[in-house]
This record gives sequence, C-alpha cells and structure tokens, in this order.
Amino acid sequence: MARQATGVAPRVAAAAEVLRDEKFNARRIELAEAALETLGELGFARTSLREIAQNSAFTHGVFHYYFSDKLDLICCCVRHYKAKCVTRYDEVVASAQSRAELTEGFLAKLAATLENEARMHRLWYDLRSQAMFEPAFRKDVLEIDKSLEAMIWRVASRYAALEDKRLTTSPAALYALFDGLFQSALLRHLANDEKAIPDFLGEVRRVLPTIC
Amino acid sequence: MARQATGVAPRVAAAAEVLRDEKFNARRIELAEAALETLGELGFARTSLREIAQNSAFTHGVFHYYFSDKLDLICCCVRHYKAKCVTRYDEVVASAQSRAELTEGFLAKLAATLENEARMHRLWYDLRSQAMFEPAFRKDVLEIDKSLEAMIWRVASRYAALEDKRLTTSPAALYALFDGLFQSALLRHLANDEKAIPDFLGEVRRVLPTIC
DNA sequence: ATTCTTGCTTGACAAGTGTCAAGCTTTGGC
DNA sequence: GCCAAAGCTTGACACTTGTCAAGCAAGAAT
Repeated sequence: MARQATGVAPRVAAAAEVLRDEKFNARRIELAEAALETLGELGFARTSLREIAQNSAFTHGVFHYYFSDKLDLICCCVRHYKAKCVTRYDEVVASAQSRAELTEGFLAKLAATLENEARMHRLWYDLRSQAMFEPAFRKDVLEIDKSLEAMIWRVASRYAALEDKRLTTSPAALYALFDGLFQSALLRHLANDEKAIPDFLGEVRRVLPTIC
Repeated sequence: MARQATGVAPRVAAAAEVLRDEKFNARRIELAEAALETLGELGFARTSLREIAQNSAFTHGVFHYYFSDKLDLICCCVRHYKAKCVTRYDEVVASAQSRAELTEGFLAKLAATLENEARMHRLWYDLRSQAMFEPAFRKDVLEIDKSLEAMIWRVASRYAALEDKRLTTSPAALYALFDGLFQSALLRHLANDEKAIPDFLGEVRRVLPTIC
C-alpha cells in the first residue's frame, strides 16, 4: 500500500506537470504567432511589445507572463517560424516524377512564396541580420540556416537523381546561390518591381541545369 | 559698369554658394562617418541619435542641424558606405597577371574584409533588410546592390579573360552566390566559428573554376 | 466551502526616444 | 571693429519603450 502510494502519486504529479507544460507551451506559440504578424509588418527595429499586443487579442502583460523578456519572445517566434518553413518544398520533391515536373513545381512554389509570404520572409532576413549583432539569436538562426540549406539540398538531390546524375556543387554553395537570388528578388518585389518575380524564375530556370 | 556689376556679383555669389554647399556636404559626410561607427557596433535597431553623438566628438543637436531626420542621416551613411566598398577588389583585378594571382589576391582580400570590416558589413546586411520594410532606404540599397553585382562581375570577367574563356553564369546569379557565401561566413565568423573563414575560402576556391 | 495556485489585467515607473526652439559662439563680409 | 549669418550647444517637450508589481478572476485542491 505504501509502495503503491509512493509509486503512483509522483507519477500523477509528473503527468500533471507535463500537461501544464504543454499547455504553457501551446500558449507561448499562440502568442508567438500573434507577434509574428506585427513583426512581419514592421520589422524587428520598429516592433514593440505594446504594438504586438495591440495588433492581437492579448494585453501587453501576457507577453511578459509567458516570456522572460523581449528577446525570449522573438527567439520563440524564430523557432516557430522554422517549423513552418523547412518543409515547404518536400511535397513537390516527393511527388515529382521527372525533372520538368520538379522544376515547374519548385518554380511555382518559389513564386507563390514570394507573392504570398513576403512579410514572413523579410522578417527572416531581418532576424538573420540581427543575429550578427545580438548573440542571443545566433544559435537559433544558425540552426534554421542549416535546415534551409538541407531543404535546398533535398530538392537539388532529387533533381539530380531524376536523371541519374550527381550534384557538382556543395550544399553551402547551392544554398548561398538560391538564398541570394531569393533575397534579391524579395527586395525588388517589395519595391514594386514587376519584373522581380519573372526575372528570378528565369534565373532559377537557367541555373538548375548547371548544378549537376 | 552696370553690366559688369550685374555680371560679376552674381557669379561671385554663386561661387560662394557652391563653396558653402561643399563645406556643408563635407560636414555631413564627417557626421555620417561618425554615425557609421556606432551603427556598425549596435545595428540599426539599437542605435539612437544620442548614442551616435555620445560615441563621437559631436553633440546630438548637430545631427539635427545637418540632417532633416534620422532616416536622412542613415541614408547618407548608406550612400557614403557605398563609395568605400565598391572598388575594394579593383586593384587586385587590375594587377593580376594570371588566374592563380587573381584567385589568391581575391581570396586574401575577402578574408581580410571578413576579419577587419565585419562590423561595416553586418551593417550593410542589416540596412539591406531594413530596406524591405522602409521604402526610404530602397533606392539607395538597390543601387548599391547593383554596384556590388557589377564589382563581382568585374572580378569574374577578368578571371575568365585570363584564360580566354567566357563566363557561363549571369551577373545576378554570380553575385547571389558570392554574396550568399559571404553573408553566411560573416554570421559564422561573428559567432566565433573558427572555421568560418577557412570554410568560406575553400568554397570560393572550389566555385571559381566552375564559373566559366 | 475554503484556501491556493495559475493566468491574466491594469497601471505605474524609470529610462530612453526623436524633435525642436532658444540661445550661445564663431566666422566672414563690410 | 561691427554686425549679420552660419554653426553649434543646451535643455526641454511629448511620447514610447521594456519591465514589473499589485491586484483580480477562475479553477483546482483540500
């Protein structure tokens, strides 16, 4: 009996704690998601906790309750953003049965991303730059960067495999190339350059055959 | 006599005005240069006019005297930064008599830049990201980006010409590649990654022969 | 039914922000 | 040498910022 009591009670307590932690974490993510709206609109430099709160259903105090400070909140945002981003092209990679199909699927997704998720992506570039100043961001940013590199590498590997070839460039160079092109296209697109997206797609189309 | 009076006096006045303008502009650049110190240290988001003033020999009021507002100051900084940057590799390009010489000169300059001018370059990436949010920056940033693309193109053209070959990639893709690699190396270098610079140099060394 | 904990709101605080006006000093033309 | 303009300093303003403490509401535990 005593055995059972000391065996079960802690287990229940532990389970309750896990549940509480999960709920706590779910709320953090809700708040981070709300914060991402404002961050994507204004950028890191111009975003304050109060502005975030006003553009959301929450009061500014909640953010302090769930996050130790502003950096903690934004780190959580960055980490959450990652999960959304990194699998973007995986479905195209999985379903494509030919180079042409993969190319078109990839290009279409790239264009759609530029068109519809420009705000989230400019935030990513903003935060990656912030990481050069703010050590607190570095770990997460470097990790995401690695994930994105791996994502591009998956697309390219499939592209090569579909014609039984091997990639001739390194993952780092390949990611640098696509990321650089995307970044430039995004800036031009945000500056209302009508040719930004077509030019970008043209570049990618021209570059793809040269990677293997 | 009347002719002479109305002919000379305005000319003198005009000359005086030009002189005044030049002096005014020289002072603006002095101030911009001082501001760049602090901006490079803290980044756009964390830099205030007062902080800039405190880290310099000027008082915060002077900045308001010479610049209509904060954005005006920072635009001036960006524009001034450009002039310094864009000719960085020209001497190497002009003097190199062989591919090996050009490669080594280019790599050495890249490494030195990463090592010694990390702060200025992270500021550039910061401001380029800001341009995605702040329309006032866009014109200057896009212009600098074009200049940097041209700078890379000059290096690559020379590299190709030294063995009588032609470049196979577009200026945009080439710039994207080098800029992407540089950006990633810079972040890693700032995060105290010892391998950042060697890895970067290795990538560039591997990539160069593939561009033509 | 009662305490106690958790989640959240509100209001306040000190520090810092961009901006600007009033005044001081220096300079250059007469 | 005098005076007006230019250059610059200082201090103040209205406002925003991150942070936090005091208090309220609701649900769980006893």
